[in-house]
Amino acid sequence: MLDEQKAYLCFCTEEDLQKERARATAEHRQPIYSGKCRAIDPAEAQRRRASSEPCAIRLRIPERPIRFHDIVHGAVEFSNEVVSDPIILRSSGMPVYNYVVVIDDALMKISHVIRGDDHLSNTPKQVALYEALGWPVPEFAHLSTILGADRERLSKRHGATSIANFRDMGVLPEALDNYLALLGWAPTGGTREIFSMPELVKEFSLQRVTPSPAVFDMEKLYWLNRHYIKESPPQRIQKLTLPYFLPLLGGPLSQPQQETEKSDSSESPDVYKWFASVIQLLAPSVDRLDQLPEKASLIFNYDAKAALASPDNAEVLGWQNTDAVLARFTFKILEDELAREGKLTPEQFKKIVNEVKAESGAKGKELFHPIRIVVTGSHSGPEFDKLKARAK
RNA sequence: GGCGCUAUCGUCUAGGGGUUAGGACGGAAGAUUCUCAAUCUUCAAACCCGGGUUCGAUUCCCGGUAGCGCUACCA
Repeated sequence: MLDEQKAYLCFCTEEDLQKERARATAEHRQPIYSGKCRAIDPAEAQRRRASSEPCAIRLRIPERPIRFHDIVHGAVEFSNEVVSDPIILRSSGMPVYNYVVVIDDALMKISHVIRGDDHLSNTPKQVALYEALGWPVPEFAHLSTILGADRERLSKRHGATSIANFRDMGVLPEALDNYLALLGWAPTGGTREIFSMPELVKEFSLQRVTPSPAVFDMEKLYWLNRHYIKESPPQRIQKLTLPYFLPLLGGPLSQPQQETEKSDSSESPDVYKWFASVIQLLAPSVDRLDQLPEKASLIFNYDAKAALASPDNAEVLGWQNTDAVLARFTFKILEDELAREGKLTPEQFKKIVNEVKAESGAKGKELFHPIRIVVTGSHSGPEFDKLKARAK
């Protein structure tokens, strides 16, 4: 490129350039390189280099607008007035990253360069390099920036930003894929939202990607995640969930108060089956898999005193019928044969509840909230039928 | 400062010279199940501003404003 005058040696020092830039800014001009060394006679330049005067190599940006095509943005044009002659080889002899990638991409015959639109502004320099080298310019697609809820560029302080973060939170890959596809893209018609990977491969097109920046919406991601959790075979969810429970083993589970479960599990030939049923029961109600241990706490950790003292439950406990309901309920449970032997069946439980209902006159929330508090420690949760009956 | 990109409900978006401006998330209300969740139904919610062009602009053009980005012998 030096021989063809497509590049030239630049002897400007760092200070020169800095001063130049400062002046340009002060005078409200575009702070680009003046092109001072462009005019140096090539033979003269070679002599100076031979005499070991430090120099860098600059690409000569042509004296005409630089145009290129972008799949997302359409025709893009930059005036050469605003594009500096970029240094491609530093005085240290080290090439500059931004131009090395061009060589690399060209050598690998990259057909499409798809990247964030923060690269849009240096694209003209790269295009100029392709042209100087006489290589075909690839297709570009500059995707819009993803912003946080505060409309600032997504960063660590917005929470999860890497794929690994999302995986660790228990966001299924297909949910993330689906969500990301929907950020900045919509199918023709714009009404379909659920897309599997194969469907995306078929439907997705860069041409339909919006150029405008998009705010990342966790809630919508969770919606998709809930969808895919429900769609998944239970075994898969169980397997994926297991790691979230591991830190808990040796914790609450081994506490003395967990006697029931402990003996239960050691007696049972397959603890796993029991665990699986718990997961299957709770999985449909979480946004992410890492929330499952907390959801499961009503089964693993039960503390009646804490439940009665909890502010969350205070309102329910203050209701008019609550005392009547609880008095009858506890009485009946304590009297019940099956319950005493720890063999309470859903049918029997239901029968007891119905009796309480009839005797206390309470129904709906008034009936079930108090009972739930006593039984599970919380006034809401999965259906009783599906809960393993617990006698106390 | 210069240059660039962008601009439809709170959010993601469809649409496009004349539309009741469509869908989804979230929100609200209702139905329903023993509660919550789920589900179903309903509702509220938007074309940034100003000029043009036009019989008619949310749509096309220009300007403004705002947000973001790029302005290195960084990667």
